[in-house]
Order: sequence, then C-alpha cells, then structure tokens
Amino acid sequence: MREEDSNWFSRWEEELPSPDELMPLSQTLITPDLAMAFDIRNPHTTTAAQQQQHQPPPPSNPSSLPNPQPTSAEFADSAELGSGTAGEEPARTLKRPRLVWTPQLHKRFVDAVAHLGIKNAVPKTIMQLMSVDGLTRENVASHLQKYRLYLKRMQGITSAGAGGPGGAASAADPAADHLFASSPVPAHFLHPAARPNSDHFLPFVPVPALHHHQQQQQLYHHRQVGHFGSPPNGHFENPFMSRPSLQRMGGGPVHNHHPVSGYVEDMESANAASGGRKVLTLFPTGDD
DNA sequence: CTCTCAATAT
DNA sequence: CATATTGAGA
Repeated sequence: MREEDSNWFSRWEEELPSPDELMPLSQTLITPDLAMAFDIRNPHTTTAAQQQQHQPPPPSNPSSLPNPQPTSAEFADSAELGSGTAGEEPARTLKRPRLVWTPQLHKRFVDAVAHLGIKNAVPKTIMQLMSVDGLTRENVASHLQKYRLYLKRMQGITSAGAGGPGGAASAADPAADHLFASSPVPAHFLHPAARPNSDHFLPFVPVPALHHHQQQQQLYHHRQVGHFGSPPNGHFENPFMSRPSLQRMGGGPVHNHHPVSGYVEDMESANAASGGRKVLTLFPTGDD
C-alpha cells in the first residue's frame, strides 16, 4: 500500500534549491516596488539584526533546480498616484500586496515542509528553504496555519483508496480545498510518530551550517497589460521562464487555475470582486 | 525570540 | 473568500 513513499523524494531533486540559492533572506525592508523601481538588488536595509538561527544545510543534491535567474526585472508600471498614495513612504512600514498562493508556490511550500520534516518545519525555516523572494515569515506562518488545518481535516477521511502517494489527497473530499488539494501531500504529515520506517529518509536535519551572505533576487515583475518583453536592456527575455518570483498584478485572478499544464492565464484584468487590490503573485512556473 | 493558535480584520 | 494582522500562551 504505501511503499513508494520515496516518490516525493525524487521529485525534490528536480526542484531542490541549490546551495547557491539557499538562504534567500528576503527580508526586504524596502518597498519591493521601490527596490525594483530602482533596480536595487542589494538592499542592506537589514540592520543586521536578524540572522541568528541557522538552518538546514543545503541538501547537497546536485539536482537541477533551475533557479531563479537574475531575471532583470522590467519596469512598466506607470505609477499613477493621485495623491500620495505611495509616492515615497518610509521604506519601513510598508504594506506589501497580498500574497497569492498559487499552486506552484504552494508546492514549494509543501516540498519545503516535507523536506524539513515536521520537526523543523517552522515558518522561518520554511521561508528560507523556499527561497522565494518577497516571502515573509508571516506569509508562511499564516499559510502554514491553514495548511495544518487542512491536513488534520484530511486525516479523517482519506484512509485508503487514496491511490498512492501522488494522489493522497484525492479522496472524495467535499473538502476539495482548491489549493491544498492540488498539491501532493507527501505521505505522512501527521504525527511524528507515525513513521514506519523512513527516518533516515531525511538525511538533512539540522546542520547549522549556513553562512553566506544574502543573495536575494527581487524578481518582482511588473506587468502591465497583454504585453511583456520590454527588456530594459533591449534583450529578449521570457517572463514565463522565471523561477519563483512574486509578481503583483491588479485585480483578481478570477480563478485561473486549471488542471494540469502550464497555463498562461491572462493576468491583470480588472478586479473581479475585490476592488482595486494589489496582489502579489508568483509566476506559474509551469513546472509541476 | 520564535512558534502556535484563535479570533479578527481587510 | 483568501490573506493579513493581532494577541496570548508556551
């Protein structure tokens, strides 16, 4: 019944963060928009007051994680502010747009949690392992809360029949939680003690060997309408090839997720039912 | 200090 | 509605 547990493991190799991109430290204190607007890739805003906890060692997995490339962020956002809505606020205390947890982003989240082990899966660590720029601890914490609830809820019903690791969440769940249901729940995520024999599966535990400096890739993409490819450098770049980067668009994605396959939904679009809400979202990295 | 959880706000 | 934010307890 359950023996291919190591499946999820293999998948990791495809997305495992290289040591290079580990330790993102995206505590961007400056406005993302601002930072990007100025092409700042090295915000030292951090007063060197964080960094106290080290975490899991970069899985020395030679995996091919096509990580975030230094995609030159392009600008295209015509800031039309009627009155001091955001002219230049103090870099601190800025509100970020709502983070939109797209399946891909959630996947990274789940992967991170799975690899860290329930034990070490705490917001900070998860955030670091995810290496998603712009992601904050609060973002992860909030989502983690929901995710845990989802798991608990699921454990009740989903006993057998869940055809294997790949579809652990395919129960007849009335709880078809749109987002959660689409991510392969690793296999166990329940109690730490319910692990039959996969202890050594998590080779990387806590190896506080994290040193390096911040390397953050602020791939905030500003997208206007229906056209991109206006590289500041005059080079052509494929926006859809980027790695996890947050993008903020306006309006509600109006349910763009679809089953399988990369989707090139039309981002932006008027806000459906949310008024002009700026949202942070991340690219459909079309790799699933 | 950070994590977790519940309630609440947007 | 999906997130964010806050607050209390550990």
